[in-house]
Amino acid sequence: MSRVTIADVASAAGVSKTAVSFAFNNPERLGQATLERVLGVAHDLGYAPHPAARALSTRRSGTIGVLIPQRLSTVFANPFVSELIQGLGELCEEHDLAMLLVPPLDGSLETAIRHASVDGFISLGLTPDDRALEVIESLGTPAVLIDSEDSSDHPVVNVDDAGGAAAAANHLLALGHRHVAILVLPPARAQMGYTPTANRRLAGYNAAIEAAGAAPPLTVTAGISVAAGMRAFDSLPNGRNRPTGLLAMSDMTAVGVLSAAQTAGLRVPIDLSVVGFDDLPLAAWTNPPLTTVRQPIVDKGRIAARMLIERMNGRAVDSPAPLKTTLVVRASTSEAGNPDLPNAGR
Amino acid sequence: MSRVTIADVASAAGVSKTAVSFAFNNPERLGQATLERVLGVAHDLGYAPHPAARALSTRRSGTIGVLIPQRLSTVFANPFVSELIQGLGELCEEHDLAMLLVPPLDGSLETAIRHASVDGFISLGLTPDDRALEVIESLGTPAVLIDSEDSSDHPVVNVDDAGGAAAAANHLLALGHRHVAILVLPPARAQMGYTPTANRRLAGYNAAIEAAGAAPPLTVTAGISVAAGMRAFDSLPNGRNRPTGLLAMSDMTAVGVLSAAQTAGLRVPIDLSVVGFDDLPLAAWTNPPLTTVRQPIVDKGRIAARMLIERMNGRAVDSPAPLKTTLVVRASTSEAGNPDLPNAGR
DNA sequence: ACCGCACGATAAACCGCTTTACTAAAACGG
DNA sequence: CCGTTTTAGTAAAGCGGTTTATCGTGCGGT
Repeated sequence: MSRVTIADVASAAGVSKTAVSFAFNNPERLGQATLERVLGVAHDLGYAPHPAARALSTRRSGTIGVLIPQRLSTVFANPFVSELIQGLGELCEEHDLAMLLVPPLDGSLETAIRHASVDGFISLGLTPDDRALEVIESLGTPAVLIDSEDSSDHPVVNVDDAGGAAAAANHLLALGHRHVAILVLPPARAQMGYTPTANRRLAGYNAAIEAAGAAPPLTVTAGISVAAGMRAFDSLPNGRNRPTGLLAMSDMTAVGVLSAAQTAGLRVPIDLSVVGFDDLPLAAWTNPPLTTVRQPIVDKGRIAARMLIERMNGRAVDSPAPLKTTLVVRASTSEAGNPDLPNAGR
Repeated sequence: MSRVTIADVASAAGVSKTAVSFAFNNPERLGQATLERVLGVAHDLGYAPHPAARALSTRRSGTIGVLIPQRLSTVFANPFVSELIQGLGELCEEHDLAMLLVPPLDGSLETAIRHASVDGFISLGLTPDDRALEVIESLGTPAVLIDSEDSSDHPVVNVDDAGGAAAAANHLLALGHRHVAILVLPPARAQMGYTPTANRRLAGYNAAIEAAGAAPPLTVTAGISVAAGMRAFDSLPNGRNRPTGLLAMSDMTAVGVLSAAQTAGLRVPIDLSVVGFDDLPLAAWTNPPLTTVRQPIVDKGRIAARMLIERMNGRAVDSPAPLKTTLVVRASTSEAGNPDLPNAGR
C-alpha cells in the first residue's frame, strides 16, 4: 500500500536510482533507450517523487506562503483577499508553484512561519518591524510585502493610498459636505498601531479636509466587515450632529454602513453619502451602488508574486512605484443635504 | 547565512542530535537539566526543525490540500470558496494544520496532486470517478469530497441540493410563474458531464415543475460569475417568450442576471423574478436583495475538515446526511406579471 | 596497437530530522 | 553487596530523493 519510491522504479527498470532521477531532472544525461524505458516504467508504476524528499534534497519546495495576519475565518470574510489570491494564483500557476496559506499557529505567526515549507513569503499588511519579518529574515527566506511601508529588507508593493483617500475626501467636499466622519481600519494584529495602509489613508483624508478648511473629521475605528460597518454607523452621533458624509477605508465596512443607515430610515445618498475603498466587485451591485476608491488588487497580487519569484531565483528587485488608485463615482454619494432640515428619524 | 540545523543546536548544547530531537518531541525521555539547557540553546539560536526534513522522516506534513478544480483566478472569483475556506480554516487552526491550495499544474490536477506534500485532500465538486481521485487513491492519502456523489472510497459531505432546488422552483410556481428558465452550472472540468451538484439541483427544479404541471423549463448553461449571468440573460428569448422566472444555480450568476435585466430596462421582480443559490453574504445587499436557497457553506467546510482530520488519524468516518438547505425569500421574486401585457423593451 | 575521449551509467555522500535499538550509570530490592 | 531495573543519553539506520565524482566502454585518430 505504501507509496512507490524511486528505488522501486529503478529495480523495475533494471537501472540505478541515479538513472531514474536523471530521467526526470536531467534527461540529456541518459541514453535514448534507457530514458524511454525508465520513463515508461515510472509511468506504469504511477511513480512521482516524494515532495518532502525532493524538497529536502533540492532545498526547494515549489511553494509560496501567504502570511495571513489573523484567523482565516476573519481574513477570508473580506473579498479583498480573494482578489489578491487571484492575482497571486495567476503567477503561481504560470510558474508551477503551489500556494500555502499560513495563518497564526496557536496565535503566533512566528511559529507558523517556522513550520512552513515554502520558498518565499508574501505578507499582507505587516509593518516592516513586525517580529514575524525578523523570523523570515533569520530563515533567509525571500519575502515581498504587500500594503506595508518601505523597508530596506524586503521589497514592498503598495498603492497610492493617500492619493485615493484624498480623492475620496475631495469628492465629498466638492459635493458640499462639511461634516464628515472617517471610519478607520483597526490594527492588523493585537497591540500594534494602525496598519501602514490605514495610516496613509487617514493622512490622505485629513490633508484634503484640512486643505478645504472643513471641520476636523470625527474618526471611528471600524473593522473590515459588514457587521463592523453597521456598528460604526450606530455609534455615530445622532440628529444634527450626524455627519452627512462618511469615508470608509473598506468597501465591506461601507456596505455595513449602507445597510445600517437604510434600516435606520436614512436615504442614501440623500441623507447620507458614503464612499468606500477597494472597489471590490460587489461595490457595483450594492444598493445603491457604492462610490469608492478603486485599487488594482489583482494587479497587486500579480506584481508581488512576480517580484517574489524573481527574488526566489536570486535576482534582486526593488519596490515599484505605488500603484494608481482612482475614484469610482457611483450612487452612494450626492450633494450634501441642508443640515437645517430635519433628517429622517432613527 | 544558512539555516540553523539540529546538529548546530546539539553541538552548541553539548549533546547528541537525538537529545535535541527528544527535547521537542519526547521531553520526558530527557533529564530536567538537559531538557532545559537544550531548549534554551535552541531558542537562542532561533532553531526550528526543517519542515521538509521533518515531513520526510515522520511521514506527516501537517498540511491539508484543497483541490481547486480550475484556475485559481476563476475559482476565487466565487465567494463560495472563501466561505468554504473559512470553515476549513477554523478546523485547521484548531489542529495546527496549514492549508495548501492545489490548482491544476499545467492543466493537470493529477500531477498537481502528486506534487503536493499534504496529509489529506479536500476535493470540491469532483465526481467520484474523476481520474484525480484515482491518483489520490494510489497515493494512499485520505480525502473527503465536498459536493460530490456518494462513493465507496471517500466520505462525502453534501447538502440537500434537490430539496433546495425544489423549494426554489415551488416558490416561483406558487407566485404564478408558468414560464421558467433554469440556469445550469457548467461542468467543473473539461469534457465531463454536469457536476453532481448541478445534476441534483436540476433534478429538484424539474421535479417540482413537472409536479406542478407547468411547461418544461428552458435550460441555459451559465458559469458561476456575474459576467456569465449577464450573458445568460442576454441569450434568453425575448418578447412574450421570455421566461418570467429564472432559477439560477449560483448567487453570482443571479447577480449577473439582475444587473443585465435592469440595464435592459426590466424591473426586478415585477417583470422578472430571479432566485439564486448559495445565499452568499452579498445576496443580502444586492439590488434588489436576492431571493435564494441558503446552504450552510461554512458548516460544510467545518464538517469536511473535521472528517478529514479523523481520517488522517486513521479513524474511519462515514458521510453525514445531506445538510439542510432553506429558501430565503428576499425581494428579487414576486407574483408573475400578466404575460399578455407588453413587457418593458430590451 | 595504443592513447585519449566522449558517452552512459552508477556508487555513495548528503539533505535534516526521527526513532529504534543499545549502553553506561544510577537506583533499587533483597 | 550483587543482580536487576530504571534512567539518561547516544549511535546509527532510515525517510526518499539529488548530485558529485568515478568508472567502464567502445570509438576515432595517429
